[in-house]
Amino acid sequence: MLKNLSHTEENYLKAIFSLSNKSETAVSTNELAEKIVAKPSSVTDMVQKLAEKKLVDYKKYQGVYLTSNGRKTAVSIIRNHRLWEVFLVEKLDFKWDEVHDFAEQLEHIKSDTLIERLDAFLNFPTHDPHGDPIPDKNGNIAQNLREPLSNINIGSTCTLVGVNDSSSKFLKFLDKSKIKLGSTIKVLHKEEFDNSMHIQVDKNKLSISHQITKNLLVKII
Amino acid sequence: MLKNLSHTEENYLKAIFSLSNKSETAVSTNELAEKIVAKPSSVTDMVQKLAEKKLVDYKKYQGVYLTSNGRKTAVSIIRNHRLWEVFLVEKLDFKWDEVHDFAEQLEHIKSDTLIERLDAFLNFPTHDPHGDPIPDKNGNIAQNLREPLSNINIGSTCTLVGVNDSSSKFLKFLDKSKIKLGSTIKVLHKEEFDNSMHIQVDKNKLSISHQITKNLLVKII
DNA sequence: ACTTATTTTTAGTCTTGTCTAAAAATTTAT
DNA sequence: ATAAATTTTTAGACAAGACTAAAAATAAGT
Repeated sequence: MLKNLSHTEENYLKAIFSLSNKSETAVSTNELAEKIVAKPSSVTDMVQKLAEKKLVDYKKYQGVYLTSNGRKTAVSIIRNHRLWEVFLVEKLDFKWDEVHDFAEQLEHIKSDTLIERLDAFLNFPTHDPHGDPIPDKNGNIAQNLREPLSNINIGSTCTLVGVNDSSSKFLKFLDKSKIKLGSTIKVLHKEEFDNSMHIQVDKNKLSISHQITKNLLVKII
Repeated sequence: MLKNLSHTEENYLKAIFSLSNKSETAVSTNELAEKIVAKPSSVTDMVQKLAEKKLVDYKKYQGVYLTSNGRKTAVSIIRNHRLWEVFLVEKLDFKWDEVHDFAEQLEHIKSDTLIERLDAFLNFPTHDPHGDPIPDKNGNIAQNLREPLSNINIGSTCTLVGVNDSSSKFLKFLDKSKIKLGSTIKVLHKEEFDNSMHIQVDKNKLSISHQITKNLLVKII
């Protein structure tokens, strides 16, 4: 069913998936070029190629979106990525800010059974080390209800269940601030003029900027 | 120290390493082409490129051999390959005849620390599932003394410590015949005209062809 | 030694994925 | 509604890694 694709083709599918999830509309050439870090002309070429392979739907000047096959492929690569991240953190003791680049390589391993064995070995984890859901082998993704901390009202208490930014810089900042997945966060105060927040994380109190609160995904208790 | 190479370049280095270990002389273009499964002209191109990168020494019509840097790179890839094989067999429960193709992909993961973590996780194994020694992180390979079963005299007893042929076909044959690493093998009889052998493996007696005895590596007890 | 056979290299072509420069389509602004 | 700005596509080029066909070097056979 799933075709044998180059790493590059797979990366395009992943990028289109992630962008089309954000915007719900067709993905534009420029958007995609920025995400992939390539020139728009290169993107046009590749998108035409993916269209020939029936992995995307594409009409000139109209942007691109995934076909059902394209989506399946993208989700399968994301599944690989997230399972390998769990492996790296749980078994090889890497920290959550160190695993992304390794997983970018490991996700392209052509697998049939390998990834199912890995899944079993890891005890069928449901989320990766950043709190993102791991698609099951049929491509279903658990849609856990979560929202940015910036949406939460003063006085409410919630649990950190994910992050919107998996960059090493952001994750290291969270480590330093003793904010981790599962932490209980209470909103003590919101500053009107800059939307910064004063919060209590487990036992500690601290202030964080709007930039930060937008990227912390929580679930109200 | 080690350059950033393409999978293809790495595969050439691995192939040159393995061929030059067999013959102890420079590796010829044709030999290499057969091993890599490519045309000799393609090999010439690649070998010239590797020579520019100082990974091989090459003089026209004279064959090729690895420089110290080339050898280091090759050994490091072999280390990766063998460690991943141990992982696949020990942790993911693959059989010894199933792991080669996966390891061919995994060996190219660019690693710095990853492979050292994997090594520790696996408890610093010394041999892969086929009995081949795993180079240490400095590139030293334990040269265990072993010889083909075909060399062993009638009446001698030995232990199976490796195989010369890691193809799935050969390994499945061994499974079927209940011959495995660590098995005790006693040579009961040698047939003059075809060099086949009658042997006792642990509790079972059986006859095996010269083709087989050449590919079983043993250590005399 | 000299002709034949084999091995190896060169020259030119192809595909993949990228680029730049320029043309075409679309969107925005007046 | 037409000009200006932006986005997207086309055209042509390049590097990597492979190929075929043909030339050059080496090895073998008489």
